[in-house]
Amino acid sequence: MELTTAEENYLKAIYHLSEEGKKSVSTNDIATQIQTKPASVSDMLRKLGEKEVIQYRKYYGLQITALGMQLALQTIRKHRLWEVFLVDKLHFAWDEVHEVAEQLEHIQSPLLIERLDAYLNYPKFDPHGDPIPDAYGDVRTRPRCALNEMDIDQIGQIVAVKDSSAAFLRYLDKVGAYIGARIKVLDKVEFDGSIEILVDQKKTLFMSKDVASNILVLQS
Amino acid sequence: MELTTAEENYLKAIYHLSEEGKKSVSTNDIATQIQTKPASVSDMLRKLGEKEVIQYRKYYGLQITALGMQLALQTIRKHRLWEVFLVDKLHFAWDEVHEVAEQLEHIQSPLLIERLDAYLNYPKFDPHGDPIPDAYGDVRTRPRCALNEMDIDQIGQIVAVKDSSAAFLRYLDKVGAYIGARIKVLDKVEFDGSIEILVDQKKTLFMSKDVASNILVLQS
DNA sequence: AAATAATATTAGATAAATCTAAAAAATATG
DNA sequence: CATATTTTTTAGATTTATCTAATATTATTT
Repeated sequence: MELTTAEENYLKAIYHLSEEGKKSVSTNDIATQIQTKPASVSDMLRKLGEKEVIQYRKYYGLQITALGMQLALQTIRKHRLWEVFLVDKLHFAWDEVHEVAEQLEHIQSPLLIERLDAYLNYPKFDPHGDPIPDAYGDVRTRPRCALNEMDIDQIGQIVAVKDSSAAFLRYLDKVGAYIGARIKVLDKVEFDGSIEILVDQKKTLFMSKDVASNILVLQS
Repeated sequence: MELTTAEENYLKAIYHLSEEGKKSVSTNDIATQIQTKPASVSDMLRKLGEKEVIQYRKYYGLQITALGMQLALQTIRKHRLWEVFLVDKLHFAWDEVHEVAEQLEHIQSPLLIERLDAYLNYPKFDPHGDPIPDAYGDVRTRPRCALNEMDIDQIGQIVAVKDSSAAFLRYLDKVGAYIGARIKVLDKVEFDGSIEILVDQKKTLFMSKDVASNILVLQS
């Protein structure tokens, strides 16, 4: 089964929106995510339904199929492996990789991905801390919670970000937070939910609840 | 100026066919090279003419413009840099790289190519010995001649192949010829033009004129 | 040079992916 | 519950790249 680049992008968007725990994925949501019009989405949903990567009944809703899931995970795998390559080998900043990886993920060559995976030493997480599915689509997730949900004096390690917009990533870079940083909660302000943390046992950081809720931590 | 993937492929084909020293590039030649129909080529030539990357008068012929040349060289640069990456870093065999590089060359990101170039240590030649244009489109060629044109007892180094079909590259691999191999002409058979050479001062090789004419040598 | 062959172009169709505007269905509101 | 609003889909157009079949142009050959 072969998908076009556009189909792959739609399927990936559907997968991501499905994962967000929403009851069902709406045409409008997809349109927003992919930056297109609802009319185009309707059309594509019909096509994806025919290709049996989603189950689709018009006006009703959609559900991704096992086949669709597998294909989406392969695309995500490629995207994240390329992100690792760009950051680890070509020294891209983690907020510069998305657009390029968005293109690279559509390169068709199983051998290339196999070799790339080996070359990068079979990474399990991308630079944003998101898990990289293996060749069979299996994902190794880490149990994690939002930074603002941690208690005072708790210790952990930043493992991912929810919002990976360039602006947010640049902000994190600027204040010295990064994936892998060891942190400790020093104080929490009840009033506005803001938080004070210690990074790598040396740097103190204040952040709003808004920022903290977008940082995911592996507790220890 | 932005070119689509298809336009880039046509332009690259035109560039390559122009370089082959032919008086002019025919619609049929392009169709053969790109594996498409002459009707499609005519259509595309009109478009490329409008974009001023070629000068085109129908039924008459075409000529690549300075702008077209520059764009073609950038695509070739990307293609060859990716080939170096695939062979040097991902350990692809030199006959496995073409198809993948054909896809990778269309990734749009000047930063990516700049970084890739640095990562590969600014290579001047690709795995087939073809020169890699620099960021300005300048090409550093090596003076070279076909192996069958060398005289007995002459010494040199294999620097490129004319025919880079998978079949030919596999054959070369099999007999132990490779880009960079030092060779010496031991004997030439006048009757059929076949040739006997010494590879790396240890291995004797017989090859037909057909094969030898597809191997390019830097004389020394 | 006239007939034939080869080459190149146009005309008209098709497929993919998109759009706007209009219609249909589902949901929300008074 | 009837109406208004939102959401979704369809209809019809557009762009890109391709094809086949037909036509036009150029080249070759008696």
